[in-house]
Amino acid sequence: MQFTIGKLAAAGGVGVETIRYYQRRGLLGTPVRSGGDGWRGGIRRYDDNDLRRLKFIRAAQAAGFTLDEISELLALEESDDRVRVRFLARQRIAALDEKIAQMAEARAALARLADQCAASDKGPCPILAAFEP
Amino acid sequence: MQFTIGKLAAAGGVGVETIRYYQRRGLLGTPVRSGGDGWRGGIRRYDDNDLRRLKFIRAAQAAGFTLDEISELLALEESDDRVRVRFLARQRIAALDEKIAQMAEARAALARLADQCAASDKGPCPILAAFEP
DNA sequence: ATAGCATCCGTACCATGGTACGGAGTCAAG
DNA sequence: CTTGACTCCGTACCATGGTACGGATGCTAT
Repeated sequence: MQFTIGKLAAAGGVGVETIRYYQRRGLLGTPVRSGGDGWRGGIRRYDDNDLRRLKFIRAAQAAGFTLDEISELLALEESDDRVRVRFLARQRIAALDEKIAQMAEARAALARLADQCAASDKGPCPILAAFEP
Repeated sequence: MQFTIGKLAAAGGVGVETIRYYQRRGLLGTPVRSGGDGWRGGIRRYDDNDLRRLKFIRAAQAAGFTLDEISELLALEESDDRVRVRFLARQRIAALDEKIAQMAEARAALARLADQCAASDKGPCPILAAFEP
C-alpha cells in the first residue's frame, strides 16, 4: 500500500503536520519523493512500513515513552544492543507500574468522592478530604 | 503549624517557585503576609490548611486532572454544586479507567518485548513488533 | 485543460507546567 | 549587629509535543 502524507496521517490517526514534525525529529526517516522535478524535494511517498513505524510511535507514546526515548528505541531496532533495549523496557515497566498504582489510588479517591457526594443533595462535597490518606 | 513558602514547598514536595506559580494560577489563595511593613506584601505565612490544599493539588494532578480542572474542583469545594462535582468525578473515573487499561496493555507489550529480547542473544529484538496487535 | 484539493517549505506560534534570574528586603542565630 | 539563608517581585526562559500560516506548486477527476 502506498500513501501520501495525508493518507498516512489519516491511517495513523494523526495530523499531517505531526508527520512532518516526526520527520524533523528523526522518528520517521526522509521518505522517497516523487514529482518535484528538481523543485523542492517533491511529494513524500510512504508505505506500510512507514505506517507500522508511525503506529509504533503512537503506541510507545501511550506507554509513556518520550519522543526522544522512542527515537532511541527505533535506532536500537537496527542494532544488536539487546541489553539496552531490555533496560529501557524494564525501566518503563517499573514507571508504568508506579503510575498505574497511583492512578488506581486516585480512582478510588474519586469513587469515594462521588459516593459521599451522592448521599445527600445539599451542601458542599468533601473534595479535599476524598483525596486524603 | 506555620510555614514559610520554603517550608511549605518542602512539606509538599515541590519547589518554591511552584508555590508562587500555583498562587498566580489561583490554586492557592493569596496568603496572610507578615513583615513587609508597607513594602511589597511581606512574607507569605502558610498553615496546615494550605498544606492540605497543596497536597490535594498534587494528588489530583497524579489523577490526571489538569491545573485548570483542579482550579474548578477547589472552587467547587466551597460551593453547593454536588451535581457538577459528581459529574467531574465520574468523568474523570471513566477517563482514568481507560488510561489505566491502556497502560496495562502497554505494560504487557513491554513485558513481551523484554521477554523475547532476553530469550536469545543474537540479532536485534523485535521492537516494532512488540506493540503490534 | 482546468478546477480544486493536497502538498511543499520555513518559521512562528500555542498550551502546559513549571524553572531561572537578580537585585533588594527580612529574619534568626551567634 | 552582623552574617548568611530565606523571601520578595516581575519577567524571561525552558521542555514537550505539537499546530498554524500562506504563497507556490503538484496531482487528479471531470
